[in-house]
Amino acid sequence: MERGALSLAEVPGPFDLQSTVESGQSYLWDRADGRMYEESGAYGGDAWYETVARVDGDPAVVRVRQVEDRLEWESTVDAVPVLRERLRLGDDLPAIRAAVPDDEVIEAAFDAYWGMHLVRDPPFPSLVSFICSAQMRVARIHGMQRALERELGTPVTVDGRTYHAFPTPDQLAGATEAELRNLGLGYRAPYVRESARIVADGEADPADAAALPYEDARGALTDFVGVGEKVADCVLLFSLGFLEAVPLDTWIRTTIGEYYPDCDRGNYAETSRAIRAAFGGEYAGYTQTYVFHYLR
DNA sequence: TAGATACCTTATAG
DNA sequence: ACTATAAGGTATC
Repeated sequence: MERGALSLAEVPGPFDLQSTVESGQSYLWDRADGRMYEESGAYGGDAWYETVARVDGDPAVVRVRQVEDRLEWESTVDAVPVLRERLRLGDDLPAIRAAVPDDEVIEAAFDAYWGMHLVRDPPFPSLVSFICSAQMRVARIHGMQRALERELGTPVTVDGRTYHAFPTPDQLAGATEAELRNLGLGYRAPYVRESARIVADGEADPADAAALPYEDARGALTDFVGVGEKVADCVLLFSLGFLEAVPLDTWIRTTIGEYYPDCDRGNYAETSRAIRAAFGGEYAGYTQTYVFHYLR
């Protein structure tokens, strides 16, 4: 594999790989030491994280770890553009923080994980990941994606080790509901299969939502099966670059009830608008992600 | 349109 | 050991 190092001096603000990759935004990275999401003694300061990205349609192994002020990488391709995109290395955290409100909860959340970036996952894997996220814990969502890759994804062998790309829409649509249930997806199995079929047959593509205004984009994504407003917001925020999207999950709803009761408007669309305003408008999704990770 | 209920599976609490 | 509960919700009625 090629090797290289990317200096974090080129990033406008701080960057922390572990909180970026282990904060429940992306389920496409794996930790080489097997200690993903561990509570104690799991400091990932120099742990390797791995994924199989698609570069021009071809699977490419990418490994990365943070050592002091640089990202060391090993890859079958030049990993720099992949890392820049997927880890949103161009985001200016100090500027974003300066642009959002600074109440007590938000301040504490930013302080706790300062350096965490939003991610930009590829749309289809992001869609599948968050369909799987319904009524699931973070570690199990991650495990489901690893199982999907292992059983259905294209294998890539490098240096005697075999990695697996995330399954394509065709590969997922080709699996039976029973197979997907056997991978632990439960009632999400037919949702994943049918949404994959819609993409495989060219009826719709989650990437196309990126061209729409925010609320229209959210509505478009809910046309996929197993995708309601919350899952749609996750894909918009963690894949399609809508930084204003605030997924209203159980944690954020609890936070709203406790700290922002005025924002509870009884329905998703209106509560979403209110909390988006309270969390900083165009960067509200950044605030949400810090608060989610802080309170989780 | 708003509200109630079923839904897979598993880790964790009691 | 064994049961109850809840987990980044959605579809359906």
